[in-house]
Amino acid sequence: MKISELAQTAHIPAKTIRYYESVGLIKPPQRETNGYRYYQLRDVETLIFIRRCRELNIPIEDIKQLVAVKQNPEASCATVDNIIVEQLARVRQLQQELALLEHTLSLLVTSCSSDTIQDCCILQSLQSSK
Amino acid sequence: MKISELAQTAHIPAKTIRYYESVGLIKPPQRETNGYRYYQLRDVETLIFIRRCRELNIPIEDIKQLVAVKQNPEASCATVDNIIVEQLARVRQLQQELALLEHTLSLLVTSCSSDTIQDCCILQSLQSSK
DNA sequence: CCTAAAGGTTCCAGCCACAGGAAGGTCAAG
DNA sequence: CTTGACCTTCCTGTGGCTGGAACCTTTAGG
Repeated sequence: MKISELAQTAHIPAKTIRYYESVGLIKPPQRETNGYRYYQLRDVETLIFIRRCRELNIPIEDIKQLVAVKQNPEASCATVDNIIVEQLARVRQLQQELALLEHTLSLLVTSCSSDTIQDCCILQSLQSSK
Repeated sequence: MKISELAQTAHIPAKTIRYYESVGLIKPPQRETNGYRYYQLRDVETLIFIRRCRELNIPIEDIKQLVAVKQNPEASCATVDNIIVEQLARVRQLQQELALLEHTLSLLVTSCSSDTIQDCCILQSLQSSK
């Protein structure tokens, strides 16, 4: 199949598929004499897998490892576990930071009932707070 | 004062201060014959304000507006309100997305008790889930 | 007076994961 | 034969910095 069919099936833009090839996340596919990329059925699987990983915000470098380790049924799960655990840690870290932001911002939003900049509590807080 | 003193006082790297100047967030300061930047006391205030905004993840383009509007005591608070409200909305949006990620990832982490890739529930989930 | 260190300057490149667009080749339908 | 859809490569931009090279200026010490 050609790239746009793969793109539609795996729900990944063709542009992104070429990008994944350029950074070594997927292998360069077969090419015909016209220079077009032609893909196999199992490439759909791989790309869906990659998409799922990206939806979990797993970095491309980590996905490379996952894809590689997936080829080797005898290998240990440790790599996979580590990557997921680390990703979870990153997400939770970000959640904590965002909770702080949310708190501060919502305080700001409710703090000010002024109409002019002169008495704007928001700006005053941003100037001096913390 | 020279840039490194400003940097220390405002807790912003000198490199970042130059960057802020290059993107038009702060005005180019006075220069002496040696080419060095020399800053005023009020530049400290401005940079602290900017740092607070960045700590709230407010985009630089929005901070430009905040800094501009701050010069004009008679102006309406509407711009400020909008920017903060929008920022809060972005943060909450991100929080929702992260909550989903966190949920999925924590399920993945606890799902697998296998030792080898062959039976790894994590990889199987990533292959077929959703 | 010379030197070395510390600090200043500009400019270029890289990060991450793409997206947009230009310029040009290929292919199937009418 | 033309049109339009698809394919190709290559370059640029995104946001907010950060690192580093190459070079100039200032300051302190021997």
